[in-house]
Amino acid sequence: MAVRQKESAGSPRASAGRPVKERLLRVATRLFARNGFEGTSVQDIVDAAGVTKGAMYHYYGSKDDLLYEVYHQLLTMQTTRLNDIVKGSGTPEERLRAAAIDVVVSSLDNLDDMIVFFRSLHMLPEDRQTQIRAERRAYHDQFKALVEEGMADGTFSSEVPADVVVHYYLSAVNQIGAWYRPDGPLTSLQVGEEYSKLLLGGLGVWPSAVTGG
Amino acid sequence: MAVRQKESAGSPRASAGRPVKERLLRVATRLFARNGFEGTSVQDIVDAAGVTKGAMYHYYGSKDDLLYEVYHQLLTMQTTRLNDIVKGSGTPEERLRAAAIDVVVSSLDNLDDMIVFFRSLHMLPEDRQTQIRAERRAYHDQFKALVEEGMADGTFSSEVPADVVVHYYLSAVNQIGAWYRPDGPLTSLQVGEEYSKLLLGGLGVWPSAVTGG
DNA sequence: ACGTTAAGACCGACCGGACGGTATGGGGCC
DNA sequence: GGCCCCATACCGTCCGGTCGGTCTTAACGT
Repeated sequence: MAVRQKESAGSPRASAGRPVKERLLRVATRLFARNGFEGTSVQDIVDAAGVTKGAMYHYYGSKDDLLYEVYHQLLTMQTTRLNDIVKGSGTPEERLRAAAIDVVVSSLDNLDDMIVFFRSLHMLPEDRQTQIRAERRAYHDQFKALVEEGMADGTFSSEVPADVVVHYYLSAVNQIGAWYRPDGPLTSLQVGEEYSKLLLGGLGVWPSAVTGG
Repeated sequence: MAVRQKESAGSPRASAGRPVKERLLRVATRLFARNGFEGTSVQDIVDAAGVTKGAMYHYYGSKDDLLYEVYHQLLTMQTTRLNDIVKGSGTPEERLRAAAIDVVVSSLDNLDDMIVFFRSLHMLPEDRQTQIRAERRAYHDQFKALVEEGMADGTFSSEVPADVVVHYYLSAVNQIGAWYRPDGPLTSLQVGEEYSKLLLGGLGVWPSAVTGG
């Protein structure tokens, strides 16, 4: 049996094709990123998705739910990826470099989500903010563990506390949506590599080669 | 009707001693930082300031004006300070370090303004956003010039483009309000010093001493 | 094969209220 | 009496959310 395969003729949208629920989240994310959470009305979202409010409230309990979903998906994805890297093989330096690059790349590949994340988190109800922050903190701690490992075995300088280092680096990554343009000269991987060099440099580690211009 | 009889002593209203206009901006900034621009109503602001809407719309043309004022004051202040440092004496390394520390300290000393800045800029009308971004860009360019100067004379590594370095550092600073707590263990100066070490390290420069933990 | 029922998917008119902003007026000070 | 400074009352709009209803599809009984 075919699972739901209809194509309404009355839909003026070409964006169709995907299931409505997924489409709603996608367009909502884009609109939130462009106009902000409060600058986007539910009507805007459903118009862009080619449906009506009835459809949206059929799939999501509230506008907040939509926002929460953005966070949840992004965090789950990034945490999973970091986990794989941390638990993988290689020296602390190799793993930290991989993690540093990965967080940049995965952030740039989901730029809209990132922009929404760090601009509209405060619009969620308190309890959900707390939950998100807890997940975020877990991410931070994983990263920190990696840094501390390298400090313990002498690979990294302990000049600056690991906590500060991680805050510093993740802050830089979080704000990346404020200046990076996908159509600019740098690929997401290139940015990841540059950023990871800056992080490792800050920890006293430089690639075997060059140091001077 | 029993109209409130005002306090004697010549002062305009009770509550706080400062003039109403300044008080409005101050409480608005705090509320914006706590609850977001969109999460703060004009009524909230005037209640907190102990006046009514009439007073607010007497001094400010709109709610947007209040937000703009926050940005303008912060940017003007920081630009002035950076200017003094850039044009001052000392090696590029000394001046960059001073600038790196100063931007952290002046940001932490105006934490609420910073939080509002990077969370609610997008709520301003397009033309004002453009203007603010231009001022911000000027700040960025000043900082970049300092980095390039050091790269040119070989003090700093040219491994990573100056533009990326500056985006990286200023992003980290901009997000500082997301984790720093004034009542925590670190003073703003200490954070500035740690951050500047990480920046300089990323540029291949370390204090004469240590590198290993 | 056919009718009946149930449930999911979605529509769209509508509501209560909050919000930014304004019009008007009164009181203190020169 | 004229001029700031500010209070009070009020307005139009917009927005998140609701609710009854319709259409389609699947399941079941006969």
